Formats: sequence, C-alpha cells, structure tokens
Amino acid sequence: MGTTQLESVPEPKYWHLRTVLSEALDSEFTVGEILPNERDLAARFGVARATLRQALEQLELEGRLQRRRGVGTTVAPPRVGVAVGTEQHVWPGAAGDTWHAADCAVSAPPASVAGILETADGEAVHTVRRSLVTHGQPVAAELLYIPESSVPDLSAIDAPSGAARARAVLRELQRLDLEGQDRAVELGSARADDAKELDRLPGAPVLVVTTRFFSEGRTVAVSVATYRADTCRLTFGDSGGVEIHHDPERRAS
Amino acid sequence: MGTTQLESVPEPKYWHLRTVLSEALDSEFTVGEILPNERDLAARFGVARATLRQALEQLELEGRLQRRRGVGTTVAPPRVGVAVGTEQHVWPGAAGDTWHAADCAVSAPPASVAGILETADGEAVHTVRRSLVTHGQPVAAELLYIPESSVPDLSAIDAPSGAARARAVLRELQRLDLEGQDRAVELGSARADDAKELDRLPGAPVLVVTTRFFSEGRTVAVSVATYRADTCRLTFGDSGGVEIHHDPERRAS
DNA sequence: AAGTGGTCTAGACCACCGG
DNA sequence: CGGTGGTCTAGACCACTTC
Repeated sequence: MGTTQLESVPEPKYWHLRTVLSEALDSEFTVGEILPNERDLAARFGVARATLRQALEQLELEGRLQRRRGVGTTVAPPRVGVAVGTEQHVWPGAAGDTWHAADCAVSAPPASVAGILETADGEAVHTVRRSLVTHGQPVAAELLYIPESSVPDLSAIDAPSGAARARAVLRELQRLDLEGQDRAVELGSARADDAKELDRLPGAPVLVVTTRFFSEGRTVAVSVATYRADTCRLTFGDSGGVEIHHDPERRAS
Repeated sequence: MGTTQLESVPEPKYWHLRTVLSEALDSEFTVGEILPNERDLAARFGVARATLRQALEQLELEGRLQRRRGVGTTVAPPRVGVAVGTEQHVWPGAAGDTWHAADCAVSAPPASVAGILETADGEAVHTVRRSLVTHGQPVAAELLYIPESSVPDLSAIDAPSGAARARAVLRELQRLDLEGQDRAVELGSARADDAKELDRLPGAPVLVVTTRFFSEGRTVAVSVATYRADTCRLTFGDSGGVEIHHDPERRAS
C-alpha cells in the first residue's frame, strides 16, 4: 500500500524509495524478518524492479538489509563492532588475538606490498592467510606479508606450508621488538577469493585495513585485511568494542 | 568424495569488464585523462550501457575513476591520505587542525547521538558544522555535538550562531582536560546535505567516523564525520599521512 | 519444481555542463 | 545547443536455495 504521490521535486525515485523503506524497517519490521520479494515490492511501489533494487542496494550498503540469492532479503542486525586498533601496539598472533591462521606460503609479494616493504626486487615473502569470525559470521580475511629477512631463524622445524607453518612464522615474529605501527582504512571491493571467504559475491564492498609493523627501524611486516563493510564497524581507541548505538539512517536532527 | 567444486564458474560480464578496464587504466591511461563516453565504451565492448555502467561503478568505488554528470569520466588520482587518528588525543579545533568551522546551532541531537552522549531527554546540544578541504577538494563534512553542560561558561560573548560562534564553542572545549577518545569507522551513504558539501550525489559512499571525547569521566562531545570514500584513505597511527603506495586492483600475488 | 536474488538487454528521458 | 552521465522501464534469462 502507501503509494505516495511523486512530487514535482526532482528527487530520484530510488532515493525516495530508500527513505520510505528505511522508515518502514524501523517501525514495521524486526531483525531477521524477511521482506516480500523484489518483484512484489516493485509492484507495490509502482516502480520497475531495477529501481527497487537500487534502493535495496543502498540499504544493504548501509547495513540495514541482508540479501541472499535463492533465499530472500532479511532485516540485518546492527553492525558488529570489531576492535582493529588498540592503544598499545601488538604483533599479530599475540595473546588475545582471535584471528585464525589458515595457511602460509612463500612467494613474491604483489607490487603494492613490495613498495611498502621496500624489499629487494624479487625477494620472497612469507604470506600468511588468516580469517576472523565473530558471532558465527566471517567478517574479515587477511593477508600478512613477512619478508624472509624478518624471520631469519625460521627453518624447517615445521611443515613447509599450512596452518602449522603460519603459526610458526607468527611465533618467530613475536621475538622481534615491535617499535611501532600505523594503519590506513579505505573502501575497496572484494576480490573473488576474499569474497568467497567472506560469504559474499565478488565486488562486495569491503573496508581494507593496511597495517605496517616497524621494528629495528624497518618495516618488517605488512598486513592487508579486508572487512565486510556491510556488517562491520571498525573500532579504534581506548574502549574498542564498546557499544555505540547505531543510527542506520543518519537522519538529520 | 572430492566436494571441492572447481567448476569453471561463468564470471559476470561486468566483473570481467571491470578487470579489463582496470588493466587498461594501468597501461594506457594517465591520471586526469578523459575516457570515451559510456555509449561508445558499451558499443566497443559489445555490452549494454547498463552493464558497462556497472563496471564503471565498481572502478569509481575503488577510487580509480571519477565521473561527473555533463562532463565525462576521468582517471582518478591516487587516494588522498587523511590523518584522522594520531597517538595523542587532541580536541577538535586545536592547533594544527585544518578543519574549517562553518556554522553552529543549538538543537536537540538526533537519537543516535543522544544515546552516545547520555544526555537528559531533550537536553540541547551545540551542533558545530565543519568541513575539511585538501588539495582543493572537499573531502569531509563533520557534525560536532557538544552538550551545553560541557561548555557551561559559554555566554553571549560571541554571536549566537555562525562561524564565529562555532569557534567560540571549540575554544571553550579546549579548556577541558581531554582524558581519552575512541573512534569507529563504518561505511555509509551521504545524506543530501553532506552530499552537496562533498560535491557528490546523494547516496554516494562515505566513510563515517564517529569519535567520542571523554573528560571528567563523561562523554563531553561526539563527532560524526563523513569522508568521501572514493577519494580518501583514512590514516591512523605514528606516521599518519605517510605515503602508502596504492594498489587499486588488489591483484592477487 | 518453484521461488529467490543476480545479471543483462535495448531502449527512453532527464539533469547538468560546456561552448 | 549538443554531449555527458544519471535515472527509469519492461522485459528476459541465469544461479542458487529450498522443498
């Protein structure tokens, strides 16, 4: 119902629709509830399905909706706060770290990482794959790049690859003095492999956190972590993870 | 049985197109160069314009392209690093702060901010509007919420509103002991007013940074800043702003 | 098999910018 | 004014999940 009249104001239909749906979500739906399917919704609002989808896309980007092919569209829970930066600098894999090391391989780093690491051309790096799961949902996938020169004492004591190898590399890293680190956050789109790990489609919006670890005056490790942008809120500072009430619509005061 | 399905999955056209275009941008275009228009590009690749646009949308999200209605599509420069978190906590408006205070008003805060501030129901707050411009480009719009109880000594010494008033409120804030702060970063979409200030269309992707300022055991101020997600990279830590070479495609190693 | 969201098409018109 | 990107339509088919 509620086919509100279109105004002469050139507000795009999909934007107006987004607002209407957003208000409906607040007042008439509960978390987890499934919405009518796109064809019905489009008909109800008197728009083409593509237009309706444009509105849903916005709401999904804002973390209000969750859409799954073959299943339907549901009302998303509030975003999960993920502590990504604390006051004290710590190595990845340190105590309290909830990441799960999945794999490790030795290869040449992508050009962008090589630039950050300032490694010699063609120098190989350990590439550790880790993933983060909270509340039963995969939220992040990480690639940790560690030049072989950063962990020289690593030998064949462990398996040459696999999760055990990954943990061994991290263990070696802990022995270094961590003198500092810095981070950058930017928007990206999930590559095919990351998307699969995050249970999303390729191109899904992700928050890319690039961290540099400094020791002995050098950059000894670089981490590139991709977080699901639809379900995550990255927290920094003293009280990382403390609840911040979420205002999904960012309504004007 | 081997449940690992390595079947050749048909890659969506728009995704493949994104990859092709991305590589073309790397090898055959320079920053600022104008691309052929969408109708020509679509024809050249033998796809519908909508499909071509889906690929361009991805690349714009990744900060590779810049599209302006009535003008054309250009190759975007690398993202600007914006220092948003330093090791030491500082009040907004402190020395070195490059934000430009634009306006100030007294009003009831939106529900989400009221929840964070834990203000009494209906207590009015000063709402300071600021904006950040770097390299001649608007990159962020901020709303600072400061309960009247946080700046009790503020009187009618200045104008009741406007930029001068905004600066007066910030000046009063400096007198408090800043005991701590924390931040959260999440993806959002620009409201109409923010979009206008950021020179974008409504719904444009933005990085929303919510900062809480603590003093005397309370939350004395809250900042909600929206950064253009297409052009900005938010930096935290020791060397905020130091160049990190950007890998726009996030190619696999 | 039925129903969902995801992709794609071939048009049309509109809002905006520049000369 | 012509050219650009932005919006919108009414279909079609595909990939996936569930029953």
